[in-house]
Amino acid sequence: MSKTPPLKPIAPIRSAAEFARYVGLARTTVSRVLNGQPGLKAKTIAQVHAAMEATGFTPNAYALHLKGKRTATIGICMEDLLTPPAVKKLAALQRLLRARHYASLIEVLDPGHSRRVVRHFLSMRVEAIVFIGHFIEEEITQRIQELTAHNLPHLVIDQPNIGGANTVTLDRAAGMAAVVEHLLALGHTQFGLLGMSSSLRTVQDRVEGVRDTLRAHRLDFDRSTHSLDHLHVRARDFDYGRALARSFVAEKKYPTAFLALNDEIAIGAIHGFQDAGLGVPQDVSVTGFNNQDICIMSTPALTSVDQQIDATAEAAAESLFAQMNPAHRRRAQVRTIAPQLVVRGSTGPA
Amino acid sequence: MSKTPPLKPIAPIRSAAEFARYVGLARTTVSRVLNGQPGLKAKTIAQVHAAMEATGFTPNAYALHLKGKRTATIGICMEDLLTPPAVKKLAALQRLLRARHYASLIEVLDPGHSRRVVRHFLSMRVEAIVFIGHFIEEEITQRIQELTAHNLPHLVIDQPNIGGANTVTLDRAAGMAAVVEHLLALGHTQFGLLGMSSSLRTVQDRVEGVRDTLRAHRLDFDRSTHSLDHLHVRARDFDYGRALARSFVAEKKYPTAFLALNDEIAIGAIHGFQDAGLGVPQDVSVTGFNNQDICIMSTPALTSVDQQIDATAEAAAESLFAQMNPAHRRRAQVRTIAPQLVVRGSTGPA
DNA sequence: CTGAAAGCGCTTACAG
DNA sequence: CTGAAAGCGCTTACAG
Repeated sequence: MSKTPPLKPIAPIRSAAEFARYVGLARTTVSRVLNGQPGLKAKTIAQVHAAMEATGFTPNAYALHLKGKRTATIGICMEDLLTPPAVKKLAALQRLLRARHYASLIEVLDPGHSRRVVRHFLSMRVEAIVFIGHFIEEEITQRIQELTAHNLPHLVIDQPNIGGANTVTLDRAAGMAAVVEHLLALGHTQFGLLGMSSSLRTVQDRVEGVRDTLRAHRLDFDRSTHSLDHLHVRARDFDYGRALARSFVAEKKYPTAFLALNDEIAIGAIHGFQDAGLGVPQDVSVTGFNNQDICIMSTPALTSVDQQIDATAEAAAESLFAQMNPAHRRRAQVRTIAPQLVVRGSTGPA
Repeated sequence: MSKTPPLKPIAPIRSAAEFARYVGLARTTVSRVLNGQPGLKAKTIAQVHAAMEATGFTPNAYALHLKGKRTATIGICMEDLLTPPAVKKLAALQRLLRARHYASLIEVLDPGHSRRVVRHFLSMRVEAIVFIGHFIEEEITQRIQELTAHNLPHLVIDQPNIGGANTVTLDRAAGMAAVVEHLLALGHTQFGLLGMSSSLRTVQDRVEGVRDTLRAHRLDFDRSTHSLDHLHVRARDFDYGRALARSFVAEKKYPTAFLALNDEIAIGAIHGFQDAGLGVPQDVSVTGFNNQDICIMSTPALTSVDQQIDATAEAAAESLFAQMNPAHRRRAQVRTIAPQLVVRGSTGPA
């Protein structure tokens, strides 16, 4: 029906043989052009490139890699894609990998399915596997053992103490130490802990940071800290923080400083205290963790601990590149990132 | 040196031939077990599975797909991984794809490099390509033409009016119409527009929504709306909103209601007005767009427009599955998602 | 169940 | 520059 002949072939060219026939050259010659090999006439090269433009022919990566070309693919296993700091790490790392021409195969791991995810990565012959987030410790430990047995580079970001694993982790204890030092300097001696009663290692590390800092100042952890976490169910963090704050205010006596597990809980707590008529930081100080964008959006702005995500991603990329360099294979490396306290309006004198 | 022999072979098994030798069966038999074909003894099947567990052997996906097995991979091209609503759409879509056993190959597109990204997807023989975010219109239009020529399913999420493209887009005009209706009902007649002077289509659509709604109420757009966008450079949205609010307050007369491009600008504006001693919503009302989690964190909480991300992802997945079903191939489909106004404390009577 | 063979789409010597 | 050949790791008839 159409009277204008299509400029491009209707059926796309699917193989190098077909493509070579289209260009009018030998398969071998086309292949040499595609791979930038020397000793070819400029005219031949131009001819092939023009034909690629015209037809949109793309060599089949599956055939290429079967022939031995590297896949240049990194498998990245995420706990989820809904936790902003984790996604930021993913974004930063992916940028660095992309700059080195690595593609990223990203999968979200449903708990208990690490085996399936890793098998998929292995079948795709990825050159390394990265885990970002918190996973079941046993599960991940076993996966790492398998990867080590396969001699496949790996990296665990944000989950400390996986035996035998290469890890990059924020020094959460140091982050909490900075928070406590800051509050002690402001004259606070009684601390409310918001959402810190989890048995997760990343939470326990932080509690230890609090404990050690208090001890260094000759303060007893049990007498100086208070938690009402058991009174509420943690559903949405903001609501949890708000409810915890209200419960503290309902007590006869409550601490003057509150350390939250994360920024969302902290901002919820600020709202909870303000609802009850308390001033932040006049009556109580509140601190968060992660230093997300939301910290500047609350009133007052939230004092928080920055995760140094760029530094984390750079350490991660460096570890991966080192592991993928065959000359550099060594034993498991544990890298620690130093967090940074960012003081804002939510903390003040006791 | 080591006295305990390793339980697993030190060199991982890399090919089915090697694996078959290890199990002590013919390659053909192993292949049939792996592909769940009938007519095999239970003992043989168990033997092969045990050996897979023991060795961690994974068939090479590149060989499988060369033999004709589907790649079951979808290419997803993101504008970036730093815009929360875009990442939420990615997360929701990826969940739906994963439920259907599709893997996602995610790439971030640096402006001007769409050709490279699409070529990579094509070489990986993805079964469909999805674009999420805002891209250069000409560039994306051309890519879509190429994909259509290749008969490859595609979908553009969030970028309307790409000729010939299958799209799923939020009805941004309807979102703004709902905002304006809400404010008109509260008695507002003068509106400040915050960050809406962009020439991007997604912004223009929204301005049109405002214009049409005002017209329906016999109000003139130019006399009823005001913008000071030109006074400031848009760097960080929160700061931009705050600066815009301050500039409005500095004028002799300013509107009673402010419509922001997004939640960050809106919350910045709330801070700006409060800095100047104005009450929100007593003196001025402020609205956002996107209904992000931050909306409940500001004081007052922010009235905003919800993007209905789950509905968007479902429409997207449905479109992709329909396109990938060979029986259902049709002409380009444009799907529209209806947004929903969420009223909170930042808007009140004029 | 086995074993030899063909073939998926490529690349890479090799002889012309 | 060409053309025939081997081979990457698989699957799938096919004859035993």
